[in-house]
Amino acid sequence: MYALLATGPESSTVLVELRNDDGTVAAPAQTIERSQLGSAVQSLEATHHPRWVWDRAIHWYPGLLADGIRVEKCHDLALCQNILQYSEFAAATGYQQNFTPLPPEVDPARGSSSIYGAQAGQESLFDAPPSSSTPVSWDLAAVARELVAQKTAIASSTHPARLTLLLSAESAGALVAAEMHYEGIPWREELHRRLLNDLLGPEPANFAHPEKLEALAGQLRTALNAPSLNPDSPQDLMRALHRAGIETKSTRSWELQEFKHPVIEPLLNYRKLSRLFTTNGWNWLQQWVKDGRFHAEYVVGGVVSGRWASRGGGAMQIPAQIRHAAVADPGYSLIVADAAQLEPRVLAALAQDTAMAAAGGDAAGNNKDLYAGIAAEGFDGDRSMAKVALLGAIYGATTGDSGRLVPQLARMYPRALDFVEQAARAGERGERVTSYLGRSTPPTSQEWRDGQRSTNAAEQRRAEQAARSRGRFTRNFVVQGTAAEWACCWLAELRRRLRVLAASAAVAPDFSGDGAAQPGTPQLVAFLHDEVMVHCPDHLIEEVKQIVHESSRAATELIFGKIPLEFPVNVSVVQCYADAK
DNA sequence: CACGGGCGCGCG
DNA sequence: AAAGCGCGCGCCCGTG
Repeated sequence: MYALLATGPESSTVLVELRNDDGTVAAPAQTIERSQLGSAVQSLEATHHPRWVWDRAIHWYPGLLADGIRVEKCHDLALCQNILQYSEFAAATGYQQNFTPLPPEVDPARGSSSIYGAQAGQESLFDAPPSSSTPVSWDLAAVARELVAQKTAIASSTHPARLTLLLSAESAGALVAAEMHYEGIPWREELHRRLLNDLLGPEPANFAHPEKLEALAGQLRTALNAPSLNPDSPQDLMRALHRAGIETKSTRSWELQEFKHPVIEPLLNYRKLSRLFTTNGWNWLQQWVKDGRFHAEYVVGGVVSGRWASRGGGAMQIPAQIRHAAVADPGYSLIVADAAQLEPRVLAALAQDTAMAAAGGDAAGNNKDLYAGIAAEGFDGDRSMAKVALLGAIYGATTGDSGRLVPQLARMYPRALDFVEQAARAGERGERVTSYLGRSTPPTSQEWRDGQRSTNAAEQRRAEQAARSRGRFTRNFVVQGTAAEWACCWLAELRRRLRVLAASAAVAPDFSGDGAAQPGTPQLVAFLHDEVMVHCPDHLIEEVKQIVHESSRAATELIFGKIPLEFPVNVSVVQCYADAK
């Protein structure tokens, strides 16, 4: 059963239409006042548990979540269109020549684009629910048309089952992302403030710099004999360093570390603290943490490879330094799980390299550290060497330690290395490459293709460089993209099982001090490429750990079927995110 | 003064 | 150990 949701003829109304799985109308479109949308969705969810079909989950779901309503499944037309419009699997279906592009997203949290432009998103996160500023959505006819077009494209594609799985996982991702944003990562503001105070000094007034940062800047000016030095200016800094006899080519930390000079230590210290202050300091706290939660904002499919991106708070780049402030509520724990060596394992599966798969565990399901397994086979047991070599192969390293180790790996695992090599060659020729479930690279730009046809020597050199660069991109794309698919399926399976657990009686016996029943359900609160975090009531820890492992096995089988390779996950149960792993 | 590229560095 | 993939963010600085 599908439930199509679209803006009505008047923007204060919404149309809902029920359709059977074969596309026939089950119940004619019903007009609903926006204010009544929540209860209408809830009752349909209870009676029909339909798959909600909407232009974008991000336009509808945050408002429903704010009303306390969650749905089981959806079809996000925009995310699916984004995949189908490039997928090589659907190249011969006619969809890519004929689809109607959806209007661009308007971020509901930020409201209209004019507000976004005018005040740089300040307090944007906590503005009124999106229903008040919902942008132009497709009308019901357009939603119905696009759904049919997409289903037709999938059915007539070269791999209908894979595309179906990919699009359903992507749509589930849209629900998870909205729910994670709604829930937020538990964040102890007072711990964060204490940390800032210890490292930077008291919170500065207005736009001043913290005193410890100013003190370090003073030390730098003295040590370099440069009274007007602005340490934030790379040019300024470079000149001062050269005057002091430090002949560095850049001002990157790892390069500066090589020099012996009294200015280096305070400079690196300044760098570290300056970054903390500007990126994750008091301003960040004020803007992103509310009522003990960091409301991370995720962009599903925001990366070409299908990985998620994040927006605003740097949700996917939380530095280790401030993870001390992410602490579970009393009576709860953080369950932090990450897939072990996800990309190398994905490569072994893609290339069907049984030798590499065997290095990651045996047929009996005894999983090994894949890097250690490879190291034992050919790198004298040196795990870090094996890791550098394998990542180098996936990234296309040609020089340095990594590049030197790749040939050894190629002798050991010719199938795996050949697989990424083929992807690289295809990319260099300007061809598209595709992940296992069917996400393809966008086509090359006109500019790129023109460059490849150039005749003069200097331009040809540039073109070859551009070709090699695209080769590294496509080489990595097939692995990173398939890894993102695995992670998305894992997440979708995890969500489904957590919903079942939450609905079961197991969660009932949890009462707060005042006697009111607290649902106390485990919540997915963060996702970082190959890692998830669940904020979990203590009495459900064992069940959730089990679910995390089951979901990993389910994801692997959904994508690859039965293969002699597992995707083990490491699970830590901690109070504080900084203690994970 | 707004914008965008470059840089440096955080994450995977 | 330090060059090879994908990102976001904040700052500097040149351009229009």
